[in-house]
Amino acid sequence: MKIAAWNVNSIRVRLPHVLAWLAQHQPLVLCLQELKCEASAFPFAEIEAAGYYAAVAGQKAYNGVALISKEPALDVVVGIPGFNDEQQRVIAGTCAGVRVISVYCPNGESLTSEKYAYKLRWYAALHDYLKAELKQHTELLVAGDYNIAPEDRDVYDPVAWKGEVLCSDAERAVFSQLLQLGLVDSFRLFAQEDKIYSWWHYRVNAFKRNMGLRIDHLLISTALSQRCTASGVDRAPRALERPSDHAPIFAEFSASSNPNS
DNA sequence: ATGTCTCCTAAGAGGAGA
Repeated sequence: MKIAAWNVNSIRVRLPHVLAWLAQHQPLVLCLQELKCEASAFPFAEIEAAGYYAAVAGQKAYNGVALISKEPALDVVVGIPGFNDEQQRVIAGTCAGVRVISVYCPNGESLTSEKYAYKLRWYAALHDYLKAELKQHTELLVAGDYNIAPEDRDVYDPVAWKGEVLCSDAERAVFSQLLQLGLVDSFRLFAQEDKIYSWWHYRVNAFKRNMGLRIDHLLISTALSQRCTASGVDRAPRALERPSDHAPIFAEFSASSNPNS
């Protein structure tokens, strides 16, 4: 069973890519970010025709997250409970006994921006939310665009990016605090090639030159990590015509020992 | 290297966000 995440930078523009990817990879769940549309404009019919259900938290023009799943997501929760935010960045649901949360973390813009202060506040709220979720759900998966490159090896040019937004010490610290809750970066559970990234700028031929950052992550609880068998980034959709600037990331899991969980 | 893409408003380009 495969679970994946993808910042599609507009679901309406990227729908053909998403449908092709679902058909090829048949994930149990695909966590989407940056829908850039209201739920009323979400392509439910096309997703359902592909054999999938959709739980959507949308808004006009910006942000927006969804859970695309082979079985209906149960106990769907939108947003971070207790954290008032007009921006639709979080949706949670349960599939096959796994609590799955799709997250689109704030970008931050620059270290001096008000958006950066919001990013750190938002991360503090996410931290407390995930702490509570881990107490309730043995098997938890939190996947999406974190807008943080956790280590220098996740950056094509760590010298140029040192201290910049997405790579700053404060951002890396809050990401590390998520791991300290008992979450594991599924990408690092297995040997990976060097210079694997998940996002490349649209400009300057960044993808062809592999000038990228690994800012999309699929974090899993330690219990879930026990049955994680593979993980990675699928670069193929980034090479298509009219691509998202992000590539899908994924992890694979062996069958649950407790099918009723 | 102010480089690209997507959205919006509002009626043609320009701004926001990434």
